[in-house]
Amino acid sequence: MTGSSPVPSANFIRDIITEDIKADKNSGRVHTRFPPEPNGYLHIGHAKSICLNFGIAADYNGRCNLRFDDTNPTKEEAKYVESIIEDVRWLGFDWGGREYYASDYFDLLYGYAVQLIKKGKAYVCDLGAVEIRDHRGTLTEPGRESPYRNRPVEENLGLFDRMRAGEFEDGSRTLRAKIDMASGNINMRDPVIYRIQKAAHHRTADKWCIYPMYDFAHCISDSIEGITHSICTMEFEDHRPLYDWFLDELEIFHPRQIEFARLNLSYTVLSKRKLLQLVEGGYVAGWDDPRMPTISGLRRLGYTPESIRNFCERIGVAKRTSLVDVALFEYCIREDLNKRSPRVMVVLRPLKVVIINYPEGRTEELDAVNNPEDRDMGTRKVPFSKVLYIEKDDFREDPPKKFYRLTPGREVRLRYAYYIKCVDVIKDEETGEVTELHCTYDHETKGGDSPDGRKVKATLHWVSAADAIGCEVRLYEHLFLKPNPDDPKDEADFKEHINPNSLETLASCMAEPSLAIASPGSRFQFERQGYFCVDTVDTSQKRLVFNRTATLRDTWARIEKAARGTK
RNA sequence: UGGGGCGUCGACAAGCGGCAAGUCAGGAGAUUUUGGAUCUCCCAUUCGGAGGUUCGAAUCCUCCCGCCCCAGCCA
Repeated sequence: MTGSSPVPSANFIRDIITEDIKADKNSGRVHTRFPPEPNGYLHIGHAKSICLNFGIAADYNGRCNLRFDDTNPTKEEAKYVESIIEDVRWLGFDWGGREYYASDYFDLLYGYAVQLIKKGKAYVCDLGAVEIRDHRGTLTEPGRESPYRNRPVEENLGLFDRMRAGEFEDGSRTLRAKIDMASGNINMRDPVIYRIQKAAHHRTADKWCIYPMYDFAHCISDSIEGITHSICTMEFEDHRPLYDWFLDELEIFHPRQIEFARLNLSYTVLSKRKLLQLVEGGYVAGWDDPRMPTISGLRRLGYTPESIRNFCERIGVAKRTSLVDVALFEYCIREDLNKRSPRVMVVLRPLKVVIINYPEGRTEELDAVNNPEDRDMGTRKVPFSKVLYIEKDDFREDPPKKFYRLTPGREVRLRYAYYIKCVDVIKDEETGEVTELHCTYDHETKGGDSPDGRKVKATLHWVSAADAIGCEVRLYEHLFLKPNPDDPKDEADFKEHINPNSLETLASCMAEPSLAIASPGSRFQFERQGYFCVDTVDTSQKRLVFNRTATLRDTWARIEKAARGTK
């Protein structure tokens, strides 16, 4: 693992593990696993689980396996396992070659099923899906036993063998555990453990036409791998009695399942189903759209693995349902990027400035520091000349209160350059829009300090027009307008809360020339604006594209907003 | 009317019978060639509610209230 991580905070799972070690369970061994189903892309919620499982293994001198829970061939694909591997690795974790698949255990699983049948604890049921549902009962009424429940062991064995041989149609029969149709826990009402699916599997191809269900496969896979602590999310709490039942009946190594609350993040959604709808409905450009909370989307947006790990550490681990403020996540990436990203000047919405007393045709190379937080990052040269661009937002003809930036007659500093004063405002005759500013500069203030000690209130970023590099910048905002688009009490479809302004593309931005060699994926702080990352997909030799990872904290924007609120 | 789980600051979250950590957000000030960063201070006399046990309760007991999950041959 690279980079620094904060000291892990206490949580109930660590408490349990510490106690288990104290009690000498598993001879003090700690072994976890991250068990994704390869049916979609990983997102920030998975990152929480990844950090938890790998983090615990690391801290207790244990191990963590990467295991693909691939028991449903109709939904799983090899492309997903590749992306999952890439993402977990990118996050900074290593599974030491222990890359396993539930499908690796299909033979063993089959054997365990036979064992259950022989023990009289499982039977082949001829009921169809609808009938099984009818027999299951409801939340408040017990179920009814299947008429096939008491088939003789030999008959079950024969039938199960024929199921595997492909003699029956999909859905015509299942293998069920014989537990208790009257249980208050619906998972214990003779759950299906094998179903017939004549579908090719991404790893075992056509070898099987029957596939084990999650409840059966998961606990046994954990057992086979010697997992000591099987950490999963709260919705599996109801499944724990079943998890324990299989292991007890089979009398094999018994890991301990522990459940924690999954992550919910404000202004986004974190369910594979909803994320899929966003992709398929064209609301975003793909799984790695920078607005997606997927690991690939966050990576493209410019988030670092360190910031994500840090975030996962800060949010903690508990059992209660919660909605984490996305501001915390943004704080984590700013904190990281503030320390390590080189600063650079880029004008997003250019306003032309002519320095009327600066010599025509002259260019100076001025020194600019790359990162005030880290002097070791050195300095660079930035060209200055008569015609410049500054940010439109940095000039106001009619300045509101507390506006420190450039206004007619006012003097401000151009970062690392000179003090300039606005002497004339040129407007479009038709629209009245300000198109150009005429300013004078003070030769004495080179570098940005005035020898006479006079102060200016603002420092602006700028770029020399003749030397500027045109580029495209994509400004992202939260994908949703509501903090909790997932709110179960909200009757509207979550897609109705999509933010129509989640992406703003600025096609004619002006960057300082040092950015000419910026490589895809590299991150910068555009001074006074935010953190930006060179887009890895759309950037080409001809086109430089930046994604805004996060804005800088913007006190002025807050003042303005507050003023608007008072009016 | 079943089963399981959870309720501590605006958001997360410690706390495990001895008198409410920390982080983010928010507010005030200092500092500043990024209205950034940094620094200082403020922000729960109270832990869903009501009783009870105890010298002492967020922590133990009882009842009540609220929220989440479960009726896939998904995971």
